[in-house]
Amino acid sequence: MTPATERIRPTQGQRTDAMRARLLEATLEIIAEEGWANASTQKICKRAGVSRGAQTHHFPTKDSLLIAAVQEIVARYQRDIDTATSRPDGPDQHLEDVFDFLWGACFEGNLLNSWMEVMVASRTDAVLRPAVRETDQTAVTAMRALGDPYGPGAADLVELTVYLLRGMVVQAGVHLDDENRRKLFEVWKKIAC
Amino acid sequence: MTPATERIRPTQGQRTDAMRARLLEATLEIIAEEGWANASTQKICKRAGVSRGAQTHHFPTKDSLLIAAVQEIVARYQRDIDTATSRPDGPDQHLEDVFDFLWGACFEGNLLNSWMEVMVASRTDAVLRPAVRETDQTAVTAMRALGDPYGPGAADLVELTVYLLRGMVVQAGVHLDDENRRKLFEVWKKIAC
DNA sequence: CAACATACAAACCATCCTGTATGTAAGTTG
DNA sequence: CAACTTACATACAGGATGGTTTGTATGTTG
Repeated sequence: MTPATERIRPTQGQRTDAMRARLLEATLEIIAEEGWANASTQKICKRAGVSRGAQTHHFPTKDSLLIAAVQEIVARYQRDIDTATSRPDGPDQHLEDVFDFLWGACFEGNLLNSWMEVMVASRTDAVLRPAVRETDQTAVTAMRALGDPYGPGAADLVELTVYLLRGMVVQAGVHLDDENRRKLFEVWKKIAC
Repeated sequence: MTPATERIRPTQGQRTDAMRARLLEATLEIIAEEGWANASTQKICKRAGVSRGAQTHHFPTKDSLLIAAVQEIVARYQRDIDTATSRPDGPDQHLEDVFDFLWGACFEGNLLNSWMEVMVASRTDAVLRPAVRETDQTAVTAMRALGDPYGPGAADLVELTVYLLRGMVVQAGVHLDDENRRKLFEVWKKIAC
């Protein structure tokens, strides 16, 4: 029974998936807009249009919700990387293009802002740290792999670029001047490539 | 009157200076150990061995205390820079030495950890942001000046190094492995100098 | 269809946080 | 030395937060 046409209320599994997705989306928005420290479960629930009871049902503790959010951030990042690598924009591109891709992935959207919030917070949060460490590890290795086709040492250059961009994105949260950062990044590309 | 030998209780000015210094010191310790988000005035007072009344007397609002702490962080940083520049370790040193100095100032002590806490927090804190922006601006220009003796373009390289090290120090808060970072920094020095 | 599990809403509670009195002792100054 | 200001302690008020509990409606399953 239970034909799809007659079903008014979705199945339990669908409800769970949808609710978790809504809560995670709201969590990411709050982190991006108000910062990790101000991401209270109450705000998240209000943003998601959900009662606190619903949230505690799917994520019984705040930590569980935030850790899920951490993994979601990196999952989205990974998705960007995957699409970038699968699409061969030309059979013979230059390492410089990888740098430009990293720049783009860094400064469009606010994923990296959220990620820096998470990393800084995890330094003093023993519960968070293991989860962040693990996910960050995989993210960094995935980005290093972007450099592999360009000879030995390229992976190191990519990793350096990642740290540089992380420092820059924190800077961008305080200083609006984007021009200077872009200029500096050009300098960096010139000496690294 | 009031000869110094007979004075049991210090003068008002001395008391104020000492109390402010104690509170700022405690604030920096708490930020370094527990993070900006967990730096409550209550914890700070307990750490300083001071009543909350004393704190509110000298810093009537939490923001005023934290902004004072922000400026203290950069003041200490500046002191490091000044002593480094005033001491000519040799009349003809290399730009590489500047990089090493920055590395040292970055990873010994936890000043930079605290500073990254502040910068990340100020992205979503409208009260904090102006103070952080201003103090960071002066700090960055001071560090750029370290490169000036080494020709045009050196200042840019120094600024790039600053951002790189900032990204690395956040990384260090999550991943303990210091060896990899040091190795990467050597790579960076090699291609930049 | 009946027993059971799941999804969610609403209320409650203990804790912590910041700011604000209020009171007292000690410096400072006319 | 008397008026005044400063330094500080204690206590309280109002708000926010995270976790728990209770109640109900709706799948799901034997």
